[in-house]
Amino acid sequence: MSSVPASDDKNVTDQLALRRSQSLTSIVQLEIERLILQGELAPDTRINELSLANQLGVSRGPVREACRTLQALGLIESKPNRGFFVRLLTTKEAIEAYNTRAAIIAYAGMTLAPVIEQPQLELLNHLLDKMDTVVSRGEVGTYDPINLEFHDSILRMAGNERLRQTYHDLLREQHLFRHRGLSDGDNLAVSNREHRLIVDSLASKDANAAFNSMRDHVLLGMQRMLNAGSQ
Amino acid sequence: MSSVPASDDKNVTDQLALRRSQSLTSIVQLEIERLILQGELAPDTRINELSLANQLGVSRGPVREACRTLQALGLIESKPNRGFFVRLLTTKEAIEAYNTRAAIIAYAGMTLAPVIEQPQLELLNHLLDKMDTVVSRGEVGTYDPINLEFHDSILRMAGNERLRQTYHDLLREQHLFRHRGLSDGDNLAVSNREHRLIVDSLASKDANAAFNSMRDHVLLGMQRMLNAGSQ
DNA sequence: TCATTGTAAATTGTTGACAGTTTACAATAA
DNA sequence: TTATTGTAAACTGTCAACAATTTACAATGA
Repeated sequence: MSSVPASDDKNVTDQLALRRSQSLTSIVQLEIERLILQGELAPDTRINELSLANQLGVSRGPVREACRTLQALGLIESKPNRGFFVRLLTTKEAIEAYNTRAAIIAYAGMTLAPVIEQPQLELLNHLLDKMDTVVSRGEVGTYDPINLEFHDSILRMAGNERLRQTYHDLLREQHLFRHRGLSDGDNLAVSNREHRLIVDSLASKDANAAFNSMRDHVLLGMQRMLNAGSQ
Repeated sequence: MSSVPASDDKNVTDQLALRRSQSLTSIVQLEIERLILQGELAPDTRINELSLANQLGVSRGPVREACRTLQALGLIESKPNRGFFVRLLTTKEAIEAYNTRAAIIAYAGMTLAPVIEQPQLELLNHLLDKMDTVVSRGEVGTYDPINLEFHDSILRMAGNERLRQTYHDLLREQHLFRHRGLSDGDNLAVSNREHRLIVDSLASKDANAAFNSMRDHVLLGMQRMLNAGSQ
């Protein structure tokens, strides 16, 4: 026991716990992931191990280990003797990811519908209202986080963490498609109308309707993305 | 151009291509994966980096990189400062994996049913017959590979490689549950009756029936596994 | 006997160095 | 000009060594 006050003691404990869980590799991994998802490392660019290591103040070991993890997650790919490259999703791969994501969340909706409870429906309705508000105010940037929370809430309520993880793995991967981040324009209002259909089907406790509304929402989102990309 | 015969030339080219695609890391990864899936490295055991490296005649670098990949694949987990451990699936996690797998392949069946063609149905029927044969002869060990090919064929026919990959990721992960590998006894005949129901639903081109038969098959397999484990 | 402390061995985390391959580019020839 | 060859620089693949942490275990005391 040290002589410092209890509050500081807890601080030290927390810092140690943090230190233990955060190896250099995991920090580097999160940083590369951030660079990729925020577009600072564009698809198809090579990841220079040495310069990245210097930039982060570490050696190449942790960088390479982090890259292996990100490779398995599908964010980067390894070309032997040539290095790691940020992955670029083809249109075919993007379509496949969308369909797989549709399979996942439609199943979640199907299992959730028969057992959903009133407070859960209220939470979803609350998120719907928030999205309507930001759409009507034209606050485009704030829609996405609420949208994300809406879908994640449904996955949480479905109660299958593995299903939820798979969904997020696919969502992360989809950032690697060219046409991501294009302005959605008026589509946000359309998207939220689909959200209402989803909540309606869940409220009616109709498994098939929930399955269809969730699947259709993802696939219609795919159509919007493909249309935006072809313009 | 070298002066060696063409046949040798091709050999050299192949070897170079092989050499290029097989970094030490990928070889080590496959070897650890084999050790785990064949039960030579049991769940919850620590992976000693140095001894494994010596055993394979490489240094710790490639071993650690391979472990990061396998960690991302969910086969091993990393405890900071304590090393890599073969993952052990809890019953809850196994159930979640089964349900996620059901979601995946049910969706594949649903999309395949309306568009399946006669030669594809014939291939599936051929596999059914082969499984019936080995079951009637009591050749337990040969059932599994055909069973695997049956499901994989359906996923291939569905035409979504990402869906197929996710399915196999989940299947691989399920080897980490305690009660795997218990003798299935008479259940193989039951399993193959379910296979016939699947092919029937596909042949009728009924998307909903295909979805249900595929989902039920995976979930009934889960029940069999849970029952076997509780005995 | 049992719990506690201290020390050595084992093991992981990280680094820097070297070998082999790829890439960039200047020199040469058609 | 364009294609080809040769050379140097840059970079990846791999290894061995050192630092930091954990583990094993003997020594000590209640």
